[in-house]
Amino acid sequence: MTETPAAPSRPSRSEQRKARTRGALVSAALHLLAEGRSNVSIQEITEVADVGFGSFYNHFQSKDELFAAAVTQTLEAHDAVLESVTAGVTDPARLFAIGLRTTGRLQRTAPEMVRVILGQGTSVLLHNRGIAPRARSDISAGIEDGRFAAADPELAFMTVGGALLGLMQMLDARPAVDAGDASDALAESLLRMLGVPAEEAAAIAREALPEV
Amino acid sequence: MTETPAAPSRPSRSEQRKARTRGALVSAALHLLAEGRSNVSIQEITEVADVGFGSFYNHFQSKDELFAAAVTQTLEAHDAVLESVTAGVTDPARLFAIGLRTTGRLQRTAPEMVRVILGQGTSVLLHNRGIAPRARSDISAGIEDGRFAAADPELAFMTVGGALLGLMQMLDARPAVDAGDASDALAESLLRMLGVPAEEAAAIAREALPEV
DNA sequence: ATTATCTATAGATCTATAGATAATGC
DNA sequence: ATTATCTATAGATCTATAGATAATGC
Repeated sequence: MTETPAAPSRPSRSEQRKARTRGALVSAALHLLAEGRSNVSIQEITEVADVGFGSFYNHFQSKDELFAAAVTQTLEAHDAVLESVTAGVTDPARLFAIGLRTTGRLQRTAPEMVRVILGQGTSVLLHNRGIAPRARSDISAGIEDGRFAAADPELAFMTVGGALLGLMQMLDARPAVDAGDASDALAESLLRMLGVPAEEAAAIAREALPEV
Repeated sequence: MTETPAAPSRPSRSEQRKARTRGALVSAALHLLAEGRSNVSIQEITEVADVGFGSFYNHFQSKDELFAAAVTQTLEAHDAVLESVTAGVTDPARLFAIGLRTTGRLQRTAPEMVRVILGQGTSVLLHNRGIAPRARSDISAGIEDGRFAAADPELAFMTVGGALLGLMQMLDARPAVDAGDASDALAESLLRMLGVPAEEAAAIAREALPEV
């Protein structure tokens, strides 16, 4: 058997250049999406990206394809944050609380990222990347082992996810609100709604959070 | 003082014709919005509306203006439904439960209307028409008179509103789910989250609903 | 020599308006 | 006579590509 050569340990200069151009396009798309400007021309995108117009077609076949890539990248970045911040945690209630409290705080530390998510509306809850699959499995696990009392895991997940989006929308609209306090308060309320005893919910929602 | 003539009891034929054309444009915009096709050309809109291209500019200056009118009309229609269905009710917990349970069921009776709302994402919660101001004032009133225990009315409203949007998104994605059961279950959960005693929440979430 | 980016442009599409046509008011 | 709609089109904008330029690989 002829082995295909192992992937080079370092990408070639050429590959780096290509990745840089692609990254500039995705980054421009993110800026524009965060401003709610999804009706923009390809020409404007390449101008914002500071990249030649024709380069667009080296990487994407259409605007929709670029925007979809930008959204997916955002959701994957969010997923990576949640993964790092819940590393080693096994209690479903804590997994849920940490994820929600961290995500709420993201509105202050990474507002552009949150605006991209908010721009997608509740349909992000159906996406197979980011917030959705993680929260869904945490809640399902909590129900299965009796930690949560909800009857329908999917209903619990979609409504709790919607509540989180509502929190982020509020924080985005109200810069003066303390994002930590609001996120912790919501975590406590939702834990109780999911059947965690009141005192325990209050305690879990105030535990120290890992750094992002 | 010269009185301006009273508004005619019946709109003239000419006014009716104008309203019909405008209505056809708004209706076309609603169909397209419900399909998520907001990037459509004015030409396609007038074709769907079955109206001459130039007529568009008799009523709207731009696509954005038409789409904004379509969204506002949808939110006002929703508001009218809620108003009729809560007529005579004064208890904030019941106002809230009836509004939420009716809105959830709307996904089955008026799916296009719900898709227009879902397409706006959580930003509908900031709109000054429809779902938002009514739910906000119901929740605030419930907190003020001690029926609800939430600390921050705005946080309670935005997260409960987000949960409702999550419910509608789930119902839209899952045609087999019983919309009544899911809506009632969510109403009960959220009433408990807002501080209504468990047994009372369960009872209120199962009371007979007025016809829409 | 190869690969990616950039510039320039043809052709398609879209917007906004002008002028013609049809309906309504009186 | 007035008002709204419809048709036709000029001009602007946008997309997709071809060919030139620049960077990288060997």
